[in-house]
Formats: sequence, structure tokens, C-alpha cells
Amino acid sequence: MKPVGFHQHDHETCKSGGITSAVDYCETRGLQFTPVRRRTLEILLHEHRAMGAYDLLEVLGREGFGSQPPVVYRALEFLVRHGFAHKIERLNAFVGCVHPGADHAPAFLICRQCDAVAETRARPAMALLGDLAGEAGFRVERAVIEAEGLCPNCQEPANPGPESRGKDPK
Amino acid sequence: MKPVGFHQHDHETCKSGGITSAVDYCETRGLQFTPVRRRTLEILLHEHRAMGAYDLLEVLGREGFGSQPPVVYRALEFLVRHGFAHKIERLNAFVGCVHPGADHAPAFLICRQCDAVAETRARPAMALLGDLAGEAGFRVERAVIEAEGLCPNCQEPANPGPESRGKDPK
DNA sequence: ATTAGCATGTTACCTTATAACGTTCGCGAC
DNA sequence: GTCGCGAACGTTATAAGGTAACATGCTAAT
Repeated sequence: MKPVGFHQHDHETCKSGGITSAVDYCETRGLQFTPVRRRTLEILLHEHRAMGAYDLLEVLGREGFGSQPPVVYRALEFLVRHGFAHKIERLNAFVGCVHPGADHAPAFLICRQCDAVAETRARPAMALLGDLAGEAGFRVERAVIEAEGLCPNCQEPANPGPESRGKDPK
Repeated sequence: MKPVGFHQHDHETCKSGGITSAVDYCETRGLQFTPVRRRTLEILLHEHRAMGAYDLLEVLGREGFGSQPPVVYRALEFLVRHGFAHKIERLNAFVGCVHPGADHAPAFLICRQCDAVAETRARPAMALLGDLAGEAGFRVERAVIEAEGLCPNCQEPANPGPESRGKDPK
């Protein structure tokens, strides 16, 4: 059940950090960090990988929250809107955000083997992209940058797929 | 019905160019550029914007091809696999590729107003991204880069949405 | 107490995508 | 020639992702 981040890290800390910074953020702006929203973010942070809305929904349902799609989509919409989570377009899935608050132009590194997702800074790449686009007269408002490949763990031949939780090699 | 490219261009040429280069490519590799595949590409090139699979399917169906989803998804899979078309993840939609063959690390500029999609070179941004990822030990295999914003046409206040074909401003 | 706003829940439905299976056609082996 | 094969196409059925619309309950302001 090891939560596959790219490197060893104190997962408890990164989970609780994500939550407390969401709490703070909401408090200072009068936003309601309600139980579903909180729990949804907790699950995302705990799993530390991209999860489909319906996977989340199943968990929420089992825990006594509503079990219909709008429940989870609304929670996700809130989390994404305020930067506590991100949608991975490539996967139609969601990840919790580990760098709370901050300036946030994230790019994602998606391991095709174990589904782990890491967030990295996209600012430089964004700038370049903005320039290129500018030459064409296009004004960029936001950009999706998602790289797919192999994470450090999965590059070691000894780790063709971390225990049972990995994807089929297909 | 003006096919909204970002700037004026000889649309006929870009259409027929796309087709003939696909024909060539397929010929030299013994690939079958069948009627459905050809027609699917023609439609994409003609429209010159991102189209949903089901939009395409409707057209194909009306023209006497099969009218069930797998028909269009298979054609698209072929076109995408060989680089004749691309999927825009952000939109769950597809565009014809105008730079046939070539080396191809495309980034997309998506106008949120009129749905026009332009392709631009992503190589420099890719390189940057690859470096950043490398620092984290991640090996990038491919990347999705999709910028959303306003195309030159839609930046002019006079063009809040090109005639009837545009999106609702919402 | 009344009203307004927002969050939650539900039902019903739409869109996007794939699995599984049968048929047809072209082609090389025999 | 015809047998067997692989590739493409077609179908039915169903999975997976996402939203519209409406009812209920809480809280906060008047």
C-alpha cells in the first residue's frame, strides 16, 4: 500500500500540510471547508496519485456521504477552483495539490507504470510557450502541461510495477 | 462558415496537402488509407477546429459509413497513431494535423471563444520540461501541452464570437 | 420569523469511450 | 482454386465520465 511518491517523503506531513493549508486559506476568505470537501481532499492527498471521480465517489459513498456523481464533482470543482487539487486531463482524473497556496503554474509528471503523479514548476515552460503563442497573435490564459513517462522507481528493472497496485503492463 | 484558422490562409491547399501527405506516408509504409480513414481526416482538415468523436460520427453516418462509435474511434486511433491528427485532451476532441510527417512535438493553442485550434512547435518547451523532470529523476516520453486563450480574431472586441458557429459566451 | 444564499442530496440524463463478436475482403501457401 | 490468415469494418451492448434540474436543510442578515 506504499503511497508511491517519486521519492521517499514524509507522507503524513505532506497530507496534513495540504489539509491545514486548505483550512487556513478557507478561513481567511470565509470559504466553507465542509466535511465532503475536506474528506475528498484527504483521500486525494492520501492516495497521492490520480484518481477518477467515480473512485472517489465510491469511497465517499461508503463513508456515509452522498453516493451520486454530483456530490464528488461538486467537491472536486471546489478543490480545483481554489487550487487544492488539480485535474489531470490526460487521465480524466484528479490529484491533491501538495504545494498549497503559492503561485502555481503546475506541470505534471505522470508515471505510465504506477500512476504516480508529481507536480513540477511549469513557469519557465509556460513563458516560452507564451512567447511562441504571442508570435502567432495568440494570448495564452492558461495551459495544461502533462508529461508522461517513467518515474524513478519504475525505471529500475526490478520494479516493473510496484506490487499489486500498479497498472497492468498491457 | 468561414473556417477559423488564426490567420488568413489557403485552406484548400492546407486540406489537400494534409491528405496527399497522408496518402504518401501510407503508401511508402504499406498502410491502408481506407475510405473511412480518409474521409475522417478530410472532415477534420476541412473544419480546422477541434471536433468531438460523435460529431464526426454523425457526419460519417450520414455519408453511408457505419454509424456506431467504434467506427469513428478506430479511424481516429489510426490517424492519431500515425500523426495525421491529434487529440486535444482538454476538449476530448480531435484536430487534423497540418504539418504532415515532420518531427512533431506539437503544442496546441485553443481559442476559448471560437474553438479554433492552432498547432505550434513545442520542442523548446519540451526540452525545458525534460530538464526539470530529469532533476526529479523522471524520464519524459511524451507530453501534452495545450494552451487556452484568445486567438487574434477573438481578441478584437468587434469579434465577440465569430458569427453563429461560435460558442456561447456562457 | 422571513428571506437569501449556499451546501448537500436525489433523479434523470447526456457525452465520451471501449469490449466483444461476426462478416468481408485481399493475399500468400498449398 | 481454395484454405487460412490478418486487417478493416460493421454491429450490439455497456462502461466511464460528467451535468441539469430540482428538493431539502442550514445559517446569517433583516
